[in-house]
Amino acid sequence: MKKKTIEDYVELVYDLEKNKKPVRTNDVAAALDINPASVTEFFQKLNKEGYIHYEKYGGASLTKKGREVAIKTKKKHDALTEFLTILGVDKKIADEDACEMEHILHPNTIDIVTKFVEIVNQCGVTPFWLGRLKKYVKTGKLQDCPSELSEICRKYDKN
Amino acid sequence: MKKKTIEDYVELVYDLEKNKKPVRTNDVAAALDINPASVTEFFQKLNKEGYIHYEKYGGASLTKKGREVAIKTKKKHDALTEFLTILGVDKKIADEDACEMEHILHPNTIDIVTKFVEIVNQCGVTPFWLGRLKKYVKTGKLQDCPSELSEICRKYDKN
DNA sequence: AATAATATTTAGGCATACCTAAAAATGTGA
DNA sequence: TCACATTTTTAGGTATGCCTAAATATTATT
Repeated sequence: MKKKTIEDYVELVYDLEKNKKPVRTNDVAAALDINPASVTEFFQKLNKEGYIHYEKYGGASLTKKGREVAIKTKKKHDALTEFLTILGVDKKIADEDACEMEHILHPNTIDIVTKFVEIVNQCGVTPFWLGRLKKYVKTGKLQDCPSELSEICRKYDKN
Repeated sequence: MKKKTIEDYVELVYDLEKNKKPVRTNDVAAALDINPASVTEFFQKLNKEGYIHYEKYGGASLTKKGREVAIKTKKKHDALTEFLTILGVDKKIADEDACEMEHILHPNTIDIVTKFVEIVNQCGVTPFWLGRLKKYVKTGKLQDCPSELSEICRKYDKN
């Protein structure tokens, strides 16, 4: 990951708070793989903007606003990760890509992706086209479309 | 769009070259909605790094390297836009989101998305689950999964 | 409680992509 | 061709997220 956003920090503080409160600059620095001094700076900013409570040498804890942002971001992140995973992206890559996407995608897009995941999960079976996709990705060869597929699609489109 | 990347510039130059060569700073500035002075700076950088030929007051034209990057980026962009459009994202939003995603997604993810689009297009009909997704997005209500769906999925998974 | 080890912050810098205002080059029309 | 308009570049500045080194506060050891 390159430059970290407010959402990145807040999300991480949210996670770390579960272990130990308040959250220390050093722990955040280690998790984000950046210098502790940079975390201090960012904490000052987050504090000023009302995402965390922070005092010199006192560590950080989320405000209500911060917690809301963290939870919202986390939901986006999880939905995106699951979405990519369903498509067959490796867990690790899915997680990294999700971490970038969560900051940039339009809310409408997030909404659709979230609902896509829900629908696939609701059915509880791998959608048939996914088998085809995975085979294509794996072999590089695209098989012919089953002839009866059109009928099935048409039928379920009416649903 | 916030900060523009090398890929953004190169892709745009590629498009503008079709109308008129060489591509002028002013035209790029207008297209990216930034100050012409900023384009000059970036052109200098692109030139130094071998993406464009550029001389003071002479405009820009893509090098081989630049053209390759442009084409590759454009392909990614188009696949992502189509992907989101298939899912039901508005054309304009899909395009904007694609423009961000094209820079950050892992090649594997891009590959899968591209193949997803291909598969859906190959069949030539809207996959049945898409109807369900669109209805869900529109109404906010998730309908029950058709009981015979499991069987269909299982059957086509074997494909 | 004093000292040593560790954690944290401050101070000063760097790179990047942007900006504005002013200077310089280019193009154009009488 | 030459004065004026337009385009482009330069110079100088801003904000952001990062860095290192040094200073300072906290914590742990004895």
